[in-house]
Amino acid sequence: MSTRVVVGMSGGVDSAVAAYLLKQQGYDVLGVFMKNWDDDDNTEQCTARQDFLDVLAVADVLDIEIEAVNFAAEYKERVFSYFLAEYQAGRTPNPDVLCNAEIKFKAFLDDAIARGADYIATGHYVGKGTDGGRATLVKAHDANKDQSYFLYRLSQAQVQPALFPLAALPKPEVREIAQKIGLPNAAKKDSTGICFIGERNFREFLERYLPRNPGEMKTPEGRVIGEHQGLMYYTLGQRQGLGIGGQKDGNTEPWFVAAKDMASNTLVVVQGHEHPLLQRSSLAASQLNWISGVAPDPDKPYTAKTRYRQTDAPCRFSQLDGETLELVFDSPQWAVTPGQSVVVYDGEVCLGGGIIV
RNA sequence: UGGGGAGUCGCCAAGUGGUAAGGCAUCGGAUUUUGAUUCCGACAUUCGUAGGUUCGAUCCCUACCUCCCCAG
Repeated sequence: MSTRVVVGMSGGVDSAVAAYLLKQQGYDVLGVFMKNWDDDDNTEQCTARQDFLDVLAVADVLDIEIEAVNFAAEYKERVFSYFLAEYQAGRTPNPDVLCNAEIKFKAFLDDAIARGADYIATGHYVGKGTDGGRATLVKAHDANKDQSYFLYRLSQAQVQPALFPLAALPKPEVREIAQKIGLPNAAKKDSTGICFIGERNFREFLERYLPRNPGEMKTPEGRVIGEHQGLMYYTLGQRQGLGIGGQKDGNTEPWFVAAKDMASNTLVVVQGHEHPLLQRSSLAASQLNWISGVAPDPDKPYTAKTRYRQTDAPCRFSQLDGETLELVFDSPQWAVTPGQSVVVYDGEVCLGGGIIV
């Protein structure tokens, strides 16, 4: 009886190659396609059908079985409702972080175990290690693609049964493998946008769920400089969509969102990418999660990211307990945004993190 | 109503007789499993309107329209 692995297959190259590698390693591989978003069925926005066809085509080449599951109800209840509530409150949530913790490594994991899986696997660019009997999450070998940021909310129970076959592979090599073994999706474009919802005009999408609520755009000095359509449609550091043209003072720099005043429904905008109000050298976060199950040593230096694809910034804890943390960065960080996640690293190891308040 | 000044892309703004800079905004693309940022590209056959001078005008002249300032 060989070891059974259930692989989450998206229709993309990454999960396809992950499944291939596992099969090569002798595992009994079952591919499962997840469909977690039904709102756009029958519209041109819906790529799920094509993705499923791609999964079937890949499975044909790899000679593996495929099952399809639908966690749309769970997604709405555990991820999307939070997503909307956060935006409504003026914050900028990261739904994919929650999606991993609640869907891919919970609903999907439970389902896989019910199917007799010993492990689950995904096409994430991230690695696994061990530390004194505990599973650790480490950065992918391909630093450019490392996705540990999105997985910082996982627990031991979620990391332990997970396999990440792409940990040591650079993305170009993954495509080469796909090409070499004749996978039909070898050249398929990387997907972006919210996981399962896809790429779309974000403002229009939000408007379907959160009605407009216009108000004033002001400079920090209080000068009204424009009108916004609703604070939830903007995020800190945002430049596009403000519609602020040239000013008579001769300053030609672009404008950025620096703050939101929910009480007065005012969007505070500043001019110039280097404006001091866009820089912060400290932050606080709550809803903490530590992958090892134990909080890190608050006296040691670490690095942290306040958003995906940012280079790790050296920092120190100024405060840390079970509920909240406070970090001080060696140098100021740009557009630190409430609702986004701060993820803490000890070298290559992703320790966990929390949600910026 | 007199006197003065100004009208160049959605917004700022160069050009001032030789055939329309630049920035912001906007749009498109690249990057990206959040949202941003960033990068690349596109973007006035036309210079308030109508005449005139000139080989040729956004730039000179005239009239008109509009706006601003100072006088009332």
